Amino acid sequence: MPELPEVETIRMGLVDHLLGRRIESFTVHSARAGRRCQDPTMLAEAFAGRTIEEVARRGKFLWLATEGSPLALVLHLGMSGQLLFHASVPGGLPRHTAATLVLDDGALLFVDQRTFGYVDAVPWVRTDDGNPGGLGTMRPLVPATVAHVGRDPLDPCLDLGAAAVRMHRTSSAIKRVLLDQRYVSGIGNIYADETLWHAHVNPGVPARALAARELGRIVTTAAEVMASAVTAGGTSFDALYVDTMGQSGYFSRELRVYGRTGLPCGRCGTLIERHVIGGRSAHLCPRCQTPNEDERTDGSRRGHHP
DNA sequence: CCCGGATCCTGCTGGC
DNA sequence: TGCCAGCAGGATCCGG
Repeated sequence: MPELPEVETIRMGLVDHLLGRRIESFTVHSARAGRRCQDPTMLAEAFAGRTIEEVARRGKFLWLATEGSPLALVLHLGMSGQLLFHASVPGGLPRHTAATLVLDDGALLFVDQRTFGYVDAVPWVRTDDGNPGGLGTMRPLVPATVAHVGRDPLDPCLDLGAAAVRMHRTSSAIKRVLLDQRYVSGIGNIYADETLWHAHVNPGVPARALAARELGRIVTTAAEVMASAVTAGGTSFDALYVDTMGQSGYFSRELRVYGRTGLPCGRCGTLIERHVIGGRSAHLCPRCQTPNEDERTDGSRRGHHP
């Protein structure tokens, strides 16, 4: 469920609550939450007694760096993961609590209804470019299991031109390519649809049919949409996405196509349609996002004005 | 390697 | 009212 703006909102909350704190204990309650780890019993021992030095992120992948540990504590929230801060360990753990991080001052609960999220202890590898591994870290290191993930649109070290050229070499629909975390990370189903509406691009168009320059502009549009969503605290449809203090975000008010099937497009009034691309819903305005540019009737030109 | 589809879960909604 | 199909903010794995 959470995409980059939601994960970044959560990361900033973690910076407030976790930085400089000492980990008293780390307990993984559900075997499924620790399934990616070679030795899940190690999870409990790897971080106990260590001080949290960094809370970092690349796309939707979060990690903690702790003093003296050769391992990163990697967290992925999957479709429904929440990280909830409590002043102390609650007496009865909430339903679907998958892991508990007890600190010298407070506790962090990982709650995950649909169980696609996970925690893992992962060795570091150096970044290809020698730049910091992601947002929130100064080290040229990234957890090994995150190395295949591309930099995200809010990362100043993203090589936009190189990403665009790589995207141009694929025949998949542009929406699928935006959801593929290897090119540019952090974009999920909501922000893919919103980005393509803002950019006047049909989600079904093959990426190779778009010039690298235009693909670059689409990624820049994604950065603008997601930066705006971070300002709003992310998108909440219900209680499933909340920040570390249990608060909802307000970007759902700004959504132009996602979840708006049958409602008028805010630009031209044409009714929003829902298609299926790559097995996921794709919401679009059939007039503003005509597949063939020559058929466009609203006189608009492609560009970004989120 | 590239690509598309299946798969892992729980819970809610809407139609019959 | 009950039941069941369909759908949901994601990533990975497997066959062709």
